[in-house]
Amino acid sequence: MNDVTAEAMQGGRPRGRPKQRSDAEERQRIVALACELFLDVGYGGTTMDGVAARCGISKKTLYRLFPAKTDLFNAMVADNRRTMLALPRPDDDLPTADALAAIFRLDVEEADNNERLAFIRLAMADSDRYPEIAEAITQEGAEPALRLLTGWMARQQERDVLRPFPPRTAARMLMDMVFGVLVKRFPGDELQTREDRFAHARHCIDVFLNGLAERPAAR
Amino acid sequence: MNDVTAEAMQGGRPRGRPKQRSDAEERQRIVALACELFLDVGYGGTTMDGVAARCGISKKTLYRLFPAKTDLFNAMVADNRRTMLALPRPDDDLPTADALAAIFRLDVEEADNNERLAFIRLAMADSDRYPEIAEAITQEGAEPALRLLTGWMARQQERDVLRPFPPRTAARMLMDMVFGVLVKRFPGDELQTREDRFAHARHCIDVFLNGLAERPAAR
DNA sequence: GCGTTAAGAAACCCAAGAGTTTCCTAATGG
DNA sequence: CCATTAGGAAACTCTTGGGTTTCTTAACGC
Repeated sequence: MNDVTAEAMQGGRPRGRPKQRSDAEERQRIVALACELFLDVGYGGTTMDGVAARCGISKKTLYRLFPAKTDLFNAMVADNRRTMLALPRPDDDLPTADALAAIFRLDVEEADNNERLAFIRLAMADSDRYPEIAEAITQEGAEPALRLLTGWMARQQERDVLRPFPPRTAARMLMDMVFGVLVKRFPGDELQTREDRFAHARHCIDVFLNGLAERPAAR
Repeated sequence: MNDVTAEAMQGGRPRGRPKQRSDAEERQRIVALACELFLDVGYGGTTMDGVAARCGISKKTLYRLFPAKTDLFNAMVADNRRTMLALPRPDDDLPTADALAAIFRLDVEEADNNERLAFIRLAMADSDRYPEIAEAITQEGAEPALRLLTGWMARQQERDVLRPFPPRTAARMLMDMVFGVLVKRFPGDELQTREDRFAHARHCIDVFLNGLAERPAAR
């Protein structure tokens, strides 16, 4: 509808029945809905029939805008370049524990957070099975996050806040610990509520920082 | 062939062509080969055609011994009740870091270890997708392992080797950290060699113990 | 040889899911 | 009214994989 105006400006509307929404708009809408599906049931569990039904459109229209399922997925990844970790403010002089909590975004809203976690879960679960996807999702999500955290580690060591330790190793450790519990949901797992998981995450940060703390005569 | 003798003892061999191997034997052989496949390509990636081909038998025979794919899988899980973690000797007075290295079995042979890790990887990757499997594998593998480690944590705290800390939380932390890197293989991951991964695991144990160490006036 | 059982090869059935096509019904400009 | 484009509904193709069946051949006891 809105593109009618745009079209009109550049030499009259084309013949025939106008599109209900512009392609760009419709793509956005589809990606958003498909995203929910992907995050909910994974790549393999998401069917194009399901996406079409969810969007209230026919497969024909869907395939016109996204010729293949992978295109849809890639569009979602590109769209969803929200970071797993938050960039720390360069001038941050928070206590280290709070700084890490901020980096891991232990403060975001429930809805936002669920989406982010579902994304991470998807990355962990499906990257083995669909190698086509693995690269995109790993390179867009995990690797930048790891680099971000590695940089932070190195900086804290330079400031003598943390004892010397291979920073990338440390970053990986912490990510495995925190995301391990933020993401997994085993059948009979405790740590069901958001509060449980965040408490666990803070425990992880606590032990981690304590284990890496600069001390006069440690161990 | 070997069961000919057994059969003969209990009232003569049955009519017709004898089986090439006894059912029990053949089942064992199939489970062993199927295991490699499951561990290699996952539950979803393993096809019954593939199993039959690998075993050099026909699907008919395969289905006579295992009426469904899940039966085959369950047989493998039951057969494979090898523990993810090693039971610590109750009188262990190793240094704590070595004790943990032993519990995580950072000393086992390469072949054994690959199998164990493949099993853990399978558990982590497929338990979301195939709920039928999730329970078996989680209940047989992850939960006992977590309990084992939790018990060890509690004991070290009683002995004042570790500072007071929710033991199950601590156990989970450490498992996520260690298995996270032992198990994952991302496309562009470093930590490719066994040595790299074990070095990382020891680093994890180091930081973890340091973070939980009993200290006169910690923090 | 004959009845009987084992077992392979290969065709087959069935369901699911990606992707395509056909047919029909809007909506619009001319 | 008519050409033209959008788009839904649904049938269709094709592939994959779990599971079944048919046909044939091999191996035994009698």
